[in-house]
Amino acid sequence: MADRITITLPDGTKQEHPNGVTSREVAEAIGRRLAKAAVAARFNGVVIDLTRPLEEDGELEILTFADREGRDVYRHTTAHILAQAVKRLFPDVRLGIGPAIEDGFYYDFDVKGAFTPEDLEKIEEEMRRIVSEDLPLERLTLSREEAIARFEAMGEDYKVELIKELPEDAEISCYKQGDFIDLCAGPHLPSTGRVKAFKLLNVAGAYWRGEESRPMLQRIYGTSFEKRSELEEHLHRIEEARRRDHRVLGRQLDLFSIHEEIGPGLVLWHPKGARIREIVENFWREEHRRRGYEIVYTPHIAKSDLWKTSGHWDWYRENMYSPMEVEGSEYLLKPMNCPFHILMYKSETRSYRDLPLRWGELGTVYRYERSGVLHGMLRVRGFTQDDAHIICRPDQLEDELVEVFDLARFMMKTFGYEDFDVMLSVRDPENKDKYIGDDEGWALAERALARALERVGFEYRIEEGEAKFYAPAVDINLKDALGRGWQGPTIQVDFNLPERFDMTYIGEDGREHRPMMIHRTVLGTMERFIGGLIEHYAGAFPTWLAPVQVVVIPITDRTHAYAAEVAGRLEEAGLRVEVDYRNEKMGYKIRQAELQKVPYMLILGDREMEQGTVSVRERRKGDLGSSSLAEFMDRVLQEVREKTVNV
RNA sequence: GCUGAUGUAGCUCAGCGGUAGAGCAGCUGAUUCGUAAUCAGCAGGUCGCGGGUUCAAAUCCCGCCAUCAGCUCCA
Repeated sequence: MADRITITLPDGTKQEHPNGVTSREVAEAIGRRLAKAAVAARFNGVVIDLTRPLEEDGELEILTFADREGRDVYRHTTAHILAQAVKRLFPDVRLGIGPAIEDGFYYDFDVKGAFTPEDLEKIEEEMRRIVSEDLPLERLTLSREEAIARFEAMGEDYKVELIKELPEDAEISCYKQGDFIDLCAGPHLPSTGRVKAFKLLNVAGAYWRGEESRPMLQRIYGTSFEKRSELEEHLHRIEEARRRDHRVLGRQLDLFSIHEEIGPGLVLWHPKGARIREIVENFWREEHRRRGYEIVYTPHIAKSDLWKTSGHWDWYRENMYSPMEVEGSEYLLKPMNCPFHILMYKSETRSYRDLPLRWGELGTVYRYERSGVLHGMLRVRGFTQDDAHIICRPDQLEDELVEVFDLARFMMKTFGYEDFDVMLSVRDPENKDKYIGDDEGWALAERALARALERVGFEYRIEEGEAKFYAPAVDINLKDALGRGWQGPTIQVDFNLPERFDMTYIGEDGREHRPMMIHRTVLGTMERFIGGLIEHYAGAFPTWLAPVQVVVIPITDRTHAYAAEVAGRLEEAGLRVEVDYRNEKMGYKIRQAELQKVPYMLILGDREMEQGTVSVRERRKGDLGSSSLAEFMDRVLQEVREKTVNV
């Protein structure tokens, strides 16, 4: 074994150190500030404890809270502190798992009953005590037998289960802090005192290992940060998300409602919500026409045999409503639109010259969703997809996909979603029987999607096992104004339904050929999309979408007639206007219009009436001074025309 | 569907064994006002639904329904 080893730092500089040096010592050699900020290290690609001795040459990167991995280590240690605190206060609980997640961490506990908010406060207090005790975290490795014996003795059945599933020859590591020991791959912070700011957020049930058949554990969620101020900021963001809740805004802005009397997951679109939807739908239709689509309509129910042919009856039944009987035949409410479009295709003999056919439909479908998953407008049981099916020849497939991705990008940009993640969902290679169709078809479809994605320049991730039962898919995840992800466009390449329905076209050679089919939505559904828009814009819709674009506010009833005249001119120009004739003070009317998040207010008093002007107030910005009506109209009409988004 | 919590006026919430309360919204009247709430009066509830305990239930118990936070699932 060499006495000295060579450490290469990220900037390429090399340092000599004694064999067995720790990354903490290397960090100290680099600088005090780095040593203080260090939470873990990456050595030859593996994230390790700062206290692990380095015993070979290698590349070393010191990780801090600013790094994703560093943050995870920091929060993972916080999760251990949580578990230790819970064990001190409730010795009978058994531990599940406790990883770091996106914005924090959680730990699962098997406990009689549940934790109350008061319990959480007590646990937090105990956690603070553990932090102030500044207990060092020690890594120990055990043999499989030792580990099983040890955790069995502690009654930690779940941990024993985990150990037994580790590979036979795996080195089993545990971390010990004071009286607490936990099975854990690590790495961890050097001591509990390093955790500065944390908060427990909520408790919820979670199945052991995410399986419904396993026991339900109590999961405590929390988060932690290096600085108090960062924690405050994070809590503020959570508050902001609450403020944007589309269910709350939907009520305040009178956009939609859901009623127990009607049924869960069934949405009523009030006039203002419907107006937004109408604008979105009209824009959608126009854009589709421009891009060579035809719009079609299909019924809401169809005989069950159709759904047997399509495969839905066998593969999708748990999402479908029970059959209804009509004149001796069974009918089913449609969960998708595709079979209708297919029969439309089959209504005549098609030539290769006819393809591609692009048929779009704002199709309302019904799917049974388990009661616990329903959520405002975002997860409902009856919804309208902006669906379309492109039927094309195999040689047209890739170009058509490129067009679809381009349309999807255009739509997202128009609505102000600048950022998005793209996933290519393919079959689970382990579970091919969950899908219909043969290997060759799947490979072809998956390849076409990947090639088209590369052509439009989308970076994407491959997700195994996320494909639909009939086709691989590209799913696009939108990032909203708060950086949260939303289900956006989905595009699927399908060779199965053409087969099942025996779709054909006559080729140049005079023989029958099988077309390919693309299923796609670019908005998703009207419910989810507009629910998402409400949160993205925090209810303050851009002018082109706002249900009311201008509120005219006469100051006294002397100016009512002038207000009516101004409103009339705006309406003639196609703007959506309301006049607040109520017998209230101007300040009250302004407040109401601000709360309704109307983009513009026109304040009309004696002065404006005499000069024939309007006094303009912009939402959230305040008084813009007076101008001529024509000037104001130009400004607003331009915003509408250009679909200006100011998030 | 599962775990936990919640369900009182249109909305937000108080009341938690003795026969239902506030603010906002609504209605009526007064006020005619210059950039985020004028004043006064009136009206509004089989306390989610069904059963039970009790002299007495919004309040305690049981069942159901719905909502919320998650889990699982998804457009």
